Amino acid sequence: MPSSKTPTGSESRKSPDAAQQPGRPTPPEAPELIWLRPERTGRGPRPAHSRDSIAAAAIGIADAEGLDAVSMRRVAAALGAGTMSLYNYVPKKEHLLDLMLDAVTGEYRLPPAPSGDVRADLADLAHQQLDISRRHPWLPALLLARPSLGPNALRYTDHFLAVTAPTGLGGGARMEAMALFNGFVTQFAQYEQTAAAGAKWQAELVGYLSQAAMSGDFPHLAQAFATAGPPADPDRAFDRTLDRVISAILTPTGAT
Amino acid sequence: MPSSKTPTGSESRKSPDAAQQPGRPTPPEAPELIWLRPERTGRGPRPAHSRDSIAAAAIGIADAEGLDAVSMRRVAAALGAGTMSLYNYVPKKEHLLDLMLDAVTGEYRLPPAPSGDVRADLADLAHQQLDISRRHPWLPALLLARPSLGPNALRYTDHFLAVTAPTGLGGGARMEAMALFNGFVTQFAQYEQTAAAGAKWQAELVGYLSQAAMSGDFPHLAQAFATAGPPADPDRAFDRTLDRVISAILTPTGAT
DNA sequence: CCTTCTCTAGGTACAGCGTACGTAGAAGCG
DNA sequence: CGCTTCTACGTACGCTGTACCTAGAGAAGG
Repeated sequence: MPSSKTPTGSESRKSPDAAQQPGRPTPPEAPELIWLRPERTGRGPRPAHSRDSIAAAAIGIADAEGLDAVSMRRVAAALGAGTMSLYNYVPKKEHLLDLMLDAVTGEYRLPPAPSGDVRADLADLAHQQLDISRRHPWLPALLLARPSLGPNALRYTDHFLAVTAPTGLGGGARMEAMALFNGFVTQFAQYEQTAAAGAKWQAELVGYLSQAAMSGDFPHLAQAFATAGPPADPDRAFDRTLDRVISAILTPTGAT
Repeated sequence: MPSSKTPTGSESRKSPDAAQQPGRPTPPEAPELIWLRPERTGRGPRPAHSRDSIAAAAIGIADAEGLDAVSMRRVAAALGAGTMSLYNYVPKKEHLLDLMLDAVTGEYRLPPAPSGDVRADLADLAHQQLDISRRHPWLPALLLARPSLGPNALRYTDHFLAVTAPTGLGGGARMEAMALFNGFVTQFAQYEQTAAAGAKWQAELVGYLSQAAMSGDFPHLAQAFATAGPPADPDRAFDRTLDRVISAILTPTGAT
C-alpha cells in the first residue's frame, strides 16, 4: 500500500516546470479497481445516483436488448442523466461492467453455513449460477471476459471456501478448484446462450458437421455422429459433467 | 424453419412491385457460416487475396497490438486493399475472427495416430494449446467468445475423439469431455493473460483481497490467505489441475 | 467475335461508440 | 465568508462497422 500522497512523478502531463508545484493537486493515483474507490467522499453536492441504481439501469438494458445495447449514452439516458455525468460514477466503461457483474452476483442465495454435504452444496451453487445466467443471458460472456471481484463475489468466494473446507485441500488449491468449477458452469451457460440465440446458425452447423463427417476425412467424427443418440437433454448433460467436475475437485491427488 | 425460397416478407427494401420479378436474383440466402461459403465461384476477376492471407494479416496485427487493434480498416490497409474490398471476402467482422481462429488452430502438431497413452496424449494437446495461446495472447478471449468450427478445428476434434476412443465413452460424452477439457485450458490461458497484462491491477487486487480478508467479514478467505504458501508456479498449478480434469474425463461414471 | 452477366475493387457516408476537455454551479470545510 | 472540491453536462474528436453505389475486369453464352 503506497502512501496516499506521493505522486509517482512519471505521469506529468502539463509543462514540466509545474510538475512539483504543490498548488496543483494532480489527482494522485486513483485506483484502477473500482471497489477501491469510495462511492462517496463527503465533499460537494450529493450525487443524484448510486452505484446500485446505475448497475440496475445497465442490467435492465442488457436483459432487454443484450450486452451490446449497454452504452454509456444508453445507461445515462435510462437514469435521466447526461451522458458525461455517468463518468463521475464510473471512470471507464469497464467499471460499469464490473458493477453489473457484482450486482447479479448478489442474486445468489447463500446459506449461512455449509450443509455438511459437499457434493450437494456444490451442486446447489452450480444450479444457482445456471439460473442466474439464464435470467441474465449476457452474464456468461462478461464472466468469461473479466475476472472482477466485487463485494458480492467476495461473499461467494468465502462461501465456496467454507463449503470445500472438509476436503482437506489447502487454500490455494481450493481457489483453483473454484476457478475450475465456475469456469465449467460459465462455459456451459455461455454455450447454451449461443445455441439458443441462432436457430439458423445451429441448423447450418449441423449440416456442416454432417457434411464433414460424410467426407471421410474425419473418421472418428463420423463414427461419433453415427453412434450418437438423440440430441440429449441439456440439463441432464450439465448434471452429468458437473458430477465429473465435482469428483475431480473432491478426489485427493496427494498435493495441497 | 421457412422453406429456402420464401422471402420472409419483412425485409423488402426496394419497391414492393419488384419483389417477385424473376430478373432480380435476390442473392438467395448466403449461409451464415463462413465455411459454407465457397472461397471462389469461378466467375468474374480472380480475387487479389485469399482467406489465408487475410487471416495472416489480421493475426499479425492482433499479435502485435492486441485484438482491439484488429479493425476492418487496419486489416484492409495491411493487405494494401481498400477498406470495403475486405467485405468481398468476409461478410461481417465476426467472420474475420473465425478465419483468425481457424488459422491458429492450424498450428497444432497432431500426430497421425494416438500413442495409446490417453493421459499423455491429452496432456500434450493441453500443452500445445497453452503454447499457442502464449504465442497469440488474444486467442483465449476469442475462443471463449465464439464456438466456431473451421476445417482445422474439425481436424483437432477428430484427433481428440481418436485419442479418447479407448475410454469406452460414447461419441456425445467425448464431445462433452472435449468441451470441458478445452474450456479449462482456455480459461487458464485467459487468466494468465489478464494477470500478465496489468501488474498494477494485480497489485491492487492483492491489496484489496487482503484488506477484505482483514475485515473479518470473510473468515474462510482470511484463513485461505493465512495458510496459502508462496504464489506457486503457474505451470505447476496448470499441470496439477490438468491432472484433475483428465482424471474426471477418464473416470467412468456408469453413463455413456 | 461480341454481348452479357457476374464478380471484384473501392470511395463516400452514416450512425453510433468511448471519452477528453471545459464550464457552471452546489455543498461542505476552515 | 471564502476556498475548495465535488457534481452535472454540452461539445467535440477520432474511431468503429458497414450500407450503398459506381467502375471496370473477365468468364460464359450466343
